[in-house]
Parts: sequence; C-alpha cells; structure tokens
Amino acid sequence: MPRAAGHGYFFPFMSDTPIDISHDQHAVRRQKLAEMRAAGFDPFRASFATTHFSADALKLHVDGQDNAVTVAVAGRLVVIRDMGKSQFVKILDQQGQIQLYVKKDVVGDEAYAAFKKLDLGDILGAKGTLFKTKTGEVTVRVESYTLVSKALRPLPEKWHGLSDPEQVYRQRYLDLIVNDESRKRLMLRSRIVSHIRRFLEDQKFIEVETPVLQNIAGGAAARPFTTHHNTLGVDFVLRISLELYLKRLLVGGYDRVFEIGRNFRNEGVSRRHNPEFTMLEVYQAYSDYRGMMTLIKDLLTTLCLDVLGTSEIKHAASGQVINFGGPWREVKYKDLIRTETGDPQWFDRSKAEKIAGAEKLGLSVDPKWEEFEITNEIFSKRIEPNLIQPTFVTHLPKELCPLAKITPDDSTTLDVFELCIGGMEIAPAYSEQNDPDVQRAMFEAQAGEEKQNIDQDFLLALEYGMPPAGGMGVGIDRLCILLTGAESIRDVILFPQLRQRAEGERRDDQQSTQEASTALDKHFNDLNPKPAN
RNA sequence: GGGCUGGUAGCUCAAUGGUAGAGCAGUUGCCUUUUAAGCAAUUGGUUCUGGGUUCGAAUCCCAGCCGGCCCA
Repeated sequence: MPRAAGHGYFFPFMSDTPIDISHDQHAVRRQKLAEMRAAGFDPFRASFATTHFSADALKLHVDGQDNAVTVAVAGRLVVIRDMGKSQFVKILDQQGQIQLYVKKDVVGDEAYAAFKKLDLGDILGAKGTLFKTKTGEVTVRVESYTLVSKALRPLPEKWHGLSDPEQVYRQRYLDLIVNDESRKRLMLRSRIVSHIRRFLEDQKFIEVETPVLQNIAGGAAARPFTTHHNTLGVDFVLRISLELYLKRLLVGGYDRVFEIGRNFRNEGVSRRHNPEFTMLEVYQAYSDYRGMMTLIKDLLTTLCLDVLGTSEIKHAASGQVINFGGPWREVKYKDLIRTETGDPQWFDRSKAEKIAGAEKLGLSVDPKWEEFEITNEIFSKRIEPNLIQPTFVTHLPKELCPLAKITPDDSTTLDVFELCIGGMEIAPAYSEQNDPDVQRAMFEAQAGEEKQNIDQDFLLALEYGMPPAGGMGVGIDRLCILLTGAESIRDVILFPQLRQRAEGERRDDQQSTQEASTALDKHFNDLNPKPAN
C-alpha cells in the first residue's frame, strides 16, 4: 500500500498518482476493513460471549476492592480519549455506557496498536476487571478485546448528537446511538407496554390476536387503507379498530380479553396522528363502564409508579403537575357543555341557536353539521384541551358511538366515559351493547346509505348471546406522549411514517456505498491477495 | 389541502448580493487514571434540485423535492 511519508491515507485509485482519501471517513474505514481482511482477520464476528450488560456490570464493583471482579462486556465505541500509551474509551449497550481503560503494557504491543486503529462506531467486546478511577468512575481494566463489527460510516457528533428531525426519524438507529434522551424515551415505551401486559395478566385477562386484514373496517369511524389478496382475488381493508373481533371472543366464552395491536387509519399525519398507531383494547364480561373506571385508574397509577417511580408528572404544555394519585374527577358531558356555554338549556336549543352559541365561543361551524357535531366541536376545541388532571367525562351523546348501551334514565346519552388527561383523550370505555336488535338499529342509523358497511357477521355473533361487559380502548401512543413528556407522536414511535425520499436521492446513496465497497476492496485485494484458509 | 418556515463539510452551526467559515469527527505528531481530556499541524464543499434576475447568488425571484410548526 503506497503511502506518502508523514501522511495518512492515500489510495492509488485508477492511477499511479496516490490520491489522498484521509478526509473521506467512509473510504478510510473501508481501507482499514480491507487491511484487516487481507491480514486474515474477520471484523464481522459471529458472536461474542458477554457476562453482563453495562449497568449490571457496574453494580458489581465494591468500593476499595479494585480488580476483584472480572466481566466481559460488548457495545459500540462512542467515546475515545487517547493518551498515547493508554486510552479511556466508552462503549454503549442496551443499558447505557461503560468506560474501558486500555493500557499498552496490559494488552500488549500488538493488540494496543490494533486498538489505536479502531474508529468511533465500531462494536467491540472486552474482558477485564472492574476498578474505580481517580475521578471515581467504575471502569473495566481491559485484559483482552475483540473488534466484533466494523462501522464503515462515522457517527453523528458526540456532543450535540443528531438534531435534524428528518434524519432522527429516517435513521432512528443513529438517534438511538447518539441521543441518550431518545434512547431512554423509547425504552420507556417498551416498559409501559410490558407493565400493561403484566397488570392485565395478573387480573386474569387473556391476550389475543385478531385479524388485521378484514372485509369490513368496523368498530370506529375512520377511512381505512385498502389492499388486495392476489390468489383470493379480493380486496381487504386494514383494521381501524380491534373492537368487533374482541367482542366475538366474549361470545365465544373468553370472559376477559385484551389485545395490544396496530390500527391503521388513512387520514392526515400530524403531531398527534400517525397512519399506524397502537391501541390497547380490553373487554371484561359481567363488568360495565364503571368497572372500567376502576381498571384504568389502577392500571395508570401502578404504571406511573412502576415506570416513572412517581404518581406525579409534569405536563409541559400547560405547566401543571398531573397527579395520578388522588381521586379522579368525574363529570357528565352535558354538564361540561352547559358550563362552557353558560346555557343551562343548551340541549333544548334549536340548531340555529347552537350555531350562534358555538360561534360566540370563537368556533367556526360547518352548516352541514348535525346538532351533536356542533356541540361536540365545543367539547373537543374548548373543553377537552383544558382537562389536564385525570377526568372521566361520562354520559356522552348517543350519536357519538353506536356500540355502547343507552343510559337507563336518559335515552339521549350512553353509559360510557372518556378519560381525558393532559388535554388529550386517553381512553374511551363503554358498557358494551349486547342486544343484537338494538345494535343492528344503531348500526343502521349510523351507516345511513352505506348499509353494506355493517358487519353482519358480528350481529350474527351477538344473536348467540354476548355477556354484559365493560370495554375500553387506550391509545398507547398518546399515553406514551403523556408519560414521557414527548412533544410529538413521532417521538414515541420508533419508525414514524414519512414521505418517501426522491428516487434519485436514494439511488445515489446506494451507488456510493456499492462503488466504494467494490472499488476499494477489489483494488486492495488485488494488491494483497487474501491468504488461503 | 392552505399559511408560515427550514435544507451550507460526516454531524452541530456561522456567513444579511462581493474570496464559503468554526467546533466536533477525520488525517499526522506528542501524551500510561481521562470526563465534551489536552497540545500542535492539517484535509475536507454540486451551499437540496432545476430555472431566472445580476458584472457577480448560499443570500433575491419562480418551480420542484424533502422536513418542521400552525390551521383544515
């Protein structure tokens, strides 16, 4: 390999004149890779036997007993502090960072020279003993190490991390490596989902999986995605809700069921909406919407304590502290509307009067709207955003949901609640409608002209008899926004939906990788044929 | 879909119509307990893409692509 004296990486690329590639981090790393391969070293290992993750290993050190415990850890090299004949480096694994101290006279001259050629981003495994440095950081005194995966691309900057939101979402793996906050936030999501599963299983709920591909998208009002099955020759829609299949299971004798699953809605993308989002739906036979109040309150209070260690969280948008620990407010939908409009007779007013009332509150009203839609606009624009503390809004108007039971003493409302926290709807719950005739009538009233969208098979199931039940849906993404203090749904979804990048742009990237790989490797291998194994 | 706003070195950001810069990363030296390690030297640019205005464009105008915020 020709090199100019006193300089680093030069490459005789298609020419006899050496070309300086020392500025091209990708090329420099490709060349190091080629050198390793030529020397018979495989920098992409099949495995490495670790004994501990970083944080678990750090706990093993006992003060005053340096070098008493031996550990083997592995992770990505994220910090290098080179001091000549020794260096401090840090590696990152699932639990966080751990510092390694690599000393020339411990690992030996050859291994030390190789260590100096490692790059930020490389993944290595190391074995050594735990000690505490002068500055008090528990560190692994490395006795041996192995490069287990070579990184060919440089990491983003170590201090500011990755801040371009587009790159954060498109290359989430980089965000997770360099932005500690993102790593912790998204791990918290995993712990939230895990807690929910344990909590429900402890109460004898059964987790099930129901179809994503459906003939009719039922259980909610939303535009579905459509897709096509080739051999059956039929179109399917992707589910917009889990409800109707879970209720079929109530009919089938699964008395307590839940599913944590993806729903798909073919609607806008915003800070609060991703085309695919995760819902928990729970159904409990012989319970009702009041039973669901107890369930969700227990679930959320234990969840907060388990994953956050507190029952109080700061709500950034309002500056308030949300308290999950105390009693939760319960208020009727109609009372909230009467208070907000200042009109005790609101529900007796004509449509024209309701329009005038809504406009007085600064809302714009579409004249095509039904009366309940005008009222609900007041709820969602003027009331819901101010419900910061946990609030059960009960007895919503019957037009808002066809799947719940009518309130016994008020035929205009439903035995339901909507739990609002932090100005968001977190969980709606119903006393589930189990009368097949009433259910059919409510479906037909809602469907209007589109009777073909009624799920007849679901109605058939109800005719076999569904036990009375309480049911509830919990928007997992919104719950995560709330508990992690995220500003956008995109911050709690690992890979949020983004528009495809332009065709040409992607091709350029792929080409540059391929060209660099084949050209550099080929050239180097020509000069240094791989030793036969 | 509409309004506002952004895209500059691998990353984070400067450069307000007149020679495209800095920090980190990279490269080359020095340094055997560092903490954004330090010291010295140094490389690196299709300023998102395509048009236009201008003696001259990262900067102004138009169109497009991809984001962000607000609204529907």
